[in-house]
Amino acid sequence: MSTKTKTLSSSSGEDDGELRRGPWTLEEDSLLIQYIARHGEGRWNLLAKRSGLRRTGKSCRLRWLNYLKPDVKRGNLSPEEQLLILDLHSKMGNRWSKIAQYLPGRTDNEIKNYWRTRVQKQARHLRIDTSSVEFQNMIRCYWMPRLQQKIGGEISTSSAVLNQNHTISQPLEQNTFPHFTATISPPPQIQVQEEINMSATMYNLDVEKQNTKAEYCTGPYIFPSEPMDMSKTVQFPECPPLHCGDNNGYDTESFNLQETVSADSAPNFPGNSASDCYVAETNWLDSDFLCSIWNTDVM
DNA sequence: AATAGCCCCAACCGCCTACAA
DNA sequence: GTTGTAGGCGGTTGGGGCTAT
Repeated sequence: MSTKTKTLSSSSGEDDGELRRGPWTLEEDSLLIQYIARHGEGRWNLLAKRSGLRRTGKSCRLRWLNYLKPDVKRGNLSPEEQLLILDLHSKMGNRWSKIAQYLPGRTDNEIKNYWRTRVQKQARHLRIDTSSVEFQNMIRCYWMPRLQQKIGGEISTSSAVLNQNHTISQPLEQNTFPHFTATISPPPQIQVQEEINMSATMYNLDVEKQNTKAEYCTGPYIFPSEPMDMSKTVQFPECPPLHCGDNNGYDTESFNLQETVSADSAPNFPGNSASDCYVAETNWLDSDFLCSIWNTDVM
């Protein structure tokens, strides 16, 4: 954010003694860092008064936790982190701070922004509610497997996927993510069966490198009650061979359904039943969708 | 090259809860 | 019970950067 830090005082001016707002300057950052180095975190209102910063304690706290704290990680979320967010959100909901505890170096604000700008955007395009079963199933059935695939480094081309029986069996990457197995039949229907078993170690992301908080990823599996059994069958309508542009950045759209899913068809989105993701007769999918699923990167 | 529109994200606000004094 | 503080969350804003035209 350093590129964005410029002096911007409150509308009432710089020297009138009122609290400052807007982007933090390097000088303010330095002041805050020095103060915390001497006195430690906490007592934010006191800190705000004594440090010489004309900021609210809340603003100081946010600036420290979201940006200045040494273990804050910058940059794009990795596929592993994205997958973890999707999975944790499916269990925890909008408990951003709780989710952030399992992503060392990531802040609740960052995760919330990710969710709102990336995930909710997909829901808007689909015209469905992110809390709906339909959307949750889409996450589980398509988005997460795609991330899984990315993590495994076994991204198939659309032609390879669509023109032959293809079984994808992802070996677990040493310590990380759920086992995923997809069996894909050729058109007219593509069948995906996945079995995701959350291993006891799946959340141990970069523990050695990142773990600066005792609660980060060091304890037992956070949802010990049951392994996640998400066996399901997904059936797609026919998808003809397609020419799909490469789309390899994390930040690209995953499901370009904006123009392919009408409001009328939205209610028929897969997973109307909570127990499966079955869709056979509706036409909510089209070539663009499958193209995006199988041939482009997820985010 | 210029412009408009969109996207992303840091930062903010308001409200809430928890907790200690 | 009241008050003050810290922290969490949802929603929003504003500006820089990117992209399409």
